[in-house]
This record gives sequence, C-alpha cells and structure tokens, in this order.
Amino acid sequence: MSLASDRARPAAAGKPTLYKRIRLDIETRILTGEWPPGHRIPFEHQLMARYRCSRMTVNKALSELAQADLIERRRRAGTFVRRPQHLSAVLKIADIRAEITALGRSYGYQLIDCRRRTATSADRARLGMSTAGKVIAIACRHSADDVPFAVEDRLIDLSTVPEAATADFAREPPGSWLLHHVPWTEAEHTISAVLADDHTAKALDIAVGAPCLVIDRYTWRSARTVTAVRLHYPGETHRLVARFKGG
Amino acid sequence: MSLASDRARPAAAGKPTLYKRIRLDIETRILTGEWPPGHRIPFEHQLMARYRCSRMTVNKALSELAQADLIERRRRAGTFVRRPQHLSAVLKIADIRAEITALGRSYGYQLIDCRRRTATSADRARLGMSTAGKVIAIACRHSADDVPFAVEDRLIDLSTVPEAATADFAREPPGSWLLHHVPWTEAEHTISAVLADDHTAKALDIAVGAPCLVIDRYTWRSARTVTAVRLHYPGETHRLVARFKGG
DNA sequence: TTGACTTATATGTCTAGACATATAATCGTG
DNA sequence: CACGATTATATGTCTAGACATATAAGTCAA
Repeated sequence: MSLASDRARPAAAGKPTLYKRIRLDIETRILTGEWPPGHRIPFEHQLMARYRCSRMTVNKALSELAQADLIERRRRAGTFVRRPQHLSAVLKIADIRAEITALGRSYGYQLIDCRRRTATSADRARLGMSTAGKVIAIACRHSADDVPFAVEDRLIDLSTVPEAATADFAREPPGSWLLHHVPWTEAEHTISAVLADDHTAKALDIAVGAPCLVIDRYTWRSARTVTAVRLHYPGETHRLVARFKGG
Repeated sequence: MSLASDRARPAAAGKPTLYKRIRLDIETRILTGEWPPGHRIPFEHQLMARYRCSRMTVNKALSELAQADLIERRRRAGTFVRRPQHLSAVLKIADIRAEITALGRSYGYQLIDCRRRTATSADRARLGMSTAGKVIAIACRHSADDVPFAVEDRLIDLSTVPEAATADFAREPPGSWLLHHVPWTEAEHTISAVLADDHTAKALDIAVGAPCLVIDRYTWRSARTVTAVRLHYPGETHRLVARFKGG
C-alpha cells in the first residue's frame, strides 16, 4: 500500500498534472488520427495500469474529453472516439468598442438618434413583447480611426431593463452599457447580406448599392427579451471570423 | 462514520445525481442574476455542509462550471461569478446536404467542373502549401427543391488527402466526402458580403450585382491544410444563424 | 510608509476503496 | 432459431481522507 503522498505528483518543473497529461495524450491520438472515429479507447482499468494511478484520475481525464464531445462513453461497452457530427464554429462577436481597440485602432462613437416611446406594434413584434410597455429606440454609428465601421439600429425593452432609462447613450454605446449592466444573457444572431440603401450608405460613407453584412441580434434573459439590434457593416472591408475545432 | 452506501444517492425516480443538482443550483443563481458577476460563491466546505456531501462532489460541480467559464476559481481567494467577456456564439455550419434535408427540402447537386492538376502558385498560396504537389479543383452547385442554394469553389490538397484522387465528385459533393473521410479537422471561417459577379449570378440564378453572403473556409489537420473552399449564398434569402449563451 | 517575510486558507490534485446502473453477452427454453 | 432471463462488466457517482500550491492577509523591520 502506498500513502497518497507516494503517488502525489511533485509538480516538478512545469510538468502538468497527471490527469492533464492523460487527457492530452488521448486528445493527441484522436486529433492525429492514430485513434480514428469509432476506435475504442483503453478501458479505465487499463489506463490506470498504464499511468499507475487511481481510477478517479483516469476518470477525470475521460470525463473532460467526453464533455468536449471528443469521445463517447457507453456503459459496459467502453469509450469510443466520436465521429464529428456537425461543423460548429465559435464566432466571437465582441463588443464593438473592444473589437476596434483590440485591433489597435481608435474607437469613435456617434449617437444619431435616441428616443423613448411607448412600444408601437412594430416595436412589439420586433422584441416579441406580449404586452404594452416602453422602449428606447437608438440609432448610432461606430467608427475606427474615424472611418465608419458599423451602423447600429437598436430597440431596448424598458420593462426588462428599467435602468436603461437613466443611461446616457450619448456618452456610452448601448452595447457596452448593456454588457456591463445586464449579465448573462442568451442571444441569437442572424447573418445576411444586403445592398446598402440610401440611409445606410450615407451613414457608412459607402456607395448606394454596395454590399453590406448584416447582423441581427436578439438578446434575452430568463425568457424576457432585452434588446434587438441590427448592425450594418461595409461588406467589402469587414469580415467575421469563426474558428472551430472538431470535424 | 458512514459507509459510502449510506450517502450514495439511490438515484431515485429520475432525480439527477447530486453533483449535477449542485451544478444546476449554482448555474440557476448565476443566470437569474441572484449571484451577479463578481459575487463570491460559498466555499467548498460550506457547500459540503449545505449538500451533506464530500468535497470531491462539490469540486466536480464547480470544476464543470469553471470549464464552462461561468465561474472563476482563485486559490486562497475563493470562487467568483465571472463577468462575461466576449459574446461568443456557436455557429453551426452543417454539411450543406444535411442542412437542406433538415429543412425538409430536397437536395440537389451539380458538379460544374472538376480537374486534377499540379498546384499553380495561386493554388499554393490559397492552400498555404510550401512545396509543389497535386491538387483537385472543384466547382459545384447545391440546390434546394431545384432552386440554387449555394455555389462552391474548392481546392483539395492531394498530398494531405491522397484518397481524394479516387473519389467520384460527380456523385458525391466534396464537402460530404471530406466529412466522412477526414475526421477531426480544425477550420477557420471568414464571412463577408459581396455583389454577385457575372459568373456567380448565372450559377445562382440571381441578378448581377445582387448581394451574396460569402463563406471562406480553410480546413486543416495537424498543421497540414486539407481544403480551402469558398461558398456563395444568395444574400437576401440565405441566413446564417448563430446561438449563444453567456454574455 | 514601504517592502520583505510569514502564515493561514481555499483551491488543485490524488488515493483506494464502495455501491449504482445500464447494457452487451451469454444461457436456456420453447 | 427466436426470445426472454441471467450474468458479467465498464462506466457513473460518491466517500473520507491526504498532501500540494498559490496567494491574500497579517507581521515586522527599515
């Protein structure tokens, strides 16, 4: 018998912990194709023997790989390399101010229009409001190094976010304000391409009929809609980048 | 002292396991805003007492929440609700055939052009090839209910995927073939908007100058490029939808 | 006041077991 | 051979500890 300390890894010089090493070993074998989809990974007790550790340690490594959908675990049958099903890419849509400053460019913001009103039927439809209520409608523009970057057309539901009534959207972009005042939301983005209409072309300083990338974002929180926003980007200069891993 | 069986949850009628219950409890408090960003979550030993369980059980729940970036754990300081940093959305870019059939529409495929050649310098630049080699260049079209859905312009690096030389791309779309023959790749997508040129307009049966959504996808596997593909979608009818949670 | 040292503490990892449970495989029976 | 009952087994969850480690907080001297 050995005491815990006998096996407890001494964390020597930058060496990762044992379960992380196991996880990386297996992940590498999968990603290089050495263990192709469908391949059965050694049983937990075999990995225990190979790495000279307890089952919980092996289990922790395998659990994390299962959470990441790299492997599938079936009782009695064993653990198998998954066949990647869907190409899911992670699209990072940052706060526009953060996005621009991250590029090392200077961020500019202009409020074009901001009005508070009782929701019209069009507003209610856009926000999915079932009852009457107040909203804030905002039009604004973001620029990078004084070049128009995107125009924004937003509606905020004041019955969900009453504090928004006191925010100063002339000073702070509504996206940033919401990000810091309404935590942990869910959202749906729809991306499409359109031609710049008269109004958009003027705001973005591009030609009428130039291509624009449009992002529609609906944000909600515990089944209550927070905001609906439509962003127009100049389609020839702006790009959305999504990276992904796994199939 | 109690034996393991005393505490071991009896898995009664559909009740989730204890660590999952702990995880859900905490997640709910965060998502509803009861515990706002920056709030310190009870220490592990407090949660042990509250749920009458061992530290490992609490730890498993907290570890999973930390992996999902909902909380941040700091030694000696405690565990805190994270302030969501970036709006990361999961964009599911399915195999086009799967996407269309999932919509309940009939999938159609036409190979426009397929040729095998020694990589030109343009090919090498597009694929990031450092040495000479053979490639396959493919142009094809996907349609839904006989309406053009997307046109595809693809390059496959035969030195990475030699089996592709024997595939029949007149019968099977190259995307599907690659998905089933080259597991566990990584990729980067770039999304932009352009105007349809003459060639694209004809293939998609839309007007020249109509807006198009363009997806450029580079796929690689263990530092070797597999394929580069550019997809044009009619911008006014096609939409990319990305859902996300947390921020 | 500031900087260096010490201490307390919460998390990080690990062990050697235990019982629970789903299910693949086997066995029996008609 | 078909089908239901039994068994074996791999994973799922949990325990009651242990030592490791980073670091916030407190202590003390210059």
